[in-house]
Amino acid sequence: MKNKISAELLKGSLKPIVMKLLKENTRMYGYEITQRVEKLSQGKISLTYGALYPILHKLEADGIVITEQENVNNRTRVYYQLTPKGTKKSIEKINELEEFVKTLAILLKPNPSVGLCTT
Amino acid sequence: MKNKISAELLKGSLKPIVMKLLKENTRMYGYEITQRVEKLSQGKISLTYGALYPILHKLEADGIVITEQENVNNRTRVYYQLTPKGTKKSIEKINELEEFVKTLAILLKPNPSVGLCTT
DNA sequence: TTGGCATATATCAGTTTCTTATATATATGA
DNA sequence: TCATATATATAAGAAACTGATATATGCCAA
Repeated sequence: MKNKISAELLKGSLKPIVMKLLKENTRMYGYEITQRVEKLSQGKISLTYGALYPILHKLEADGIVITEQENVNNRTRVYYQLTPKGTKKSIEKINELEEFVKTLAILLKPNPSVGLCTT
Repeated sequence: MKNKISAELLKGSLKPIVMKLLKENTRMYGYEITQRVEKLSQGKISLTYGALYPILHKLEADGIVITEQENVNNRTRVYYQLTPKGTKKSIEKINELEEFVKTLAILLKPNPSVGLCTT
């Protein structure tokens, strides 16, 4: 019951997922984010470091997040936090992901009818 | 209300969507598939030909589908149909996509609790 | 005391999957 | 005659990952 979701499927969803977590938690560090995704998805999504850090660095370069370095137990820890601009972008990305989920749900219905009105 | 879902998000989902349609309709041709996806998704998903035909050719090469060419109004039409092996694969892919949708839905909940039991 | 696991960040070669443009060809309606 | 719909196809390039590798500390167990 812990079948991992394949990499192809995940491609493109990881960034919005990271932004969602940052929006809910105000301040998180990289390692924490991977652990959270692992737990929330019940082991079905593995956010690898090779995927995560480039995402975080890109978000910083784009002014979506700002960072704060702290030293905890002699280990460097980099906290990420959304900027006001980042919060706005986050909301957009999350809305888009929600639309995506809804649309997939329609397509996955047993016998999707063409032109069915859902309102 | 017709905001297209971005390409990044779609990446990886298109193949399972095609397999789902083939499973529900026994026999479809390429052009028909793009039109169906467009309608079912209410314009939110555009399955381009540059994406579709490589997918269909790959499915054929992998023994997931067999093809039949027909001539309709002097235009060649290539019908695609799942093989028994393809039907099995289809069911797997669709299940995986369903898992994916469910998992994303959990992650998108307003304040996802860690370790929440969903059974 | 030594080896392994958890913690913590980081980079990079290679793969896959798409987009966008291009090509070809017929039928139909304005 | 010209645009649009129908129908299939390929290819260069971009983007987002995986999986490997690197570095370093703290802690626990054999």
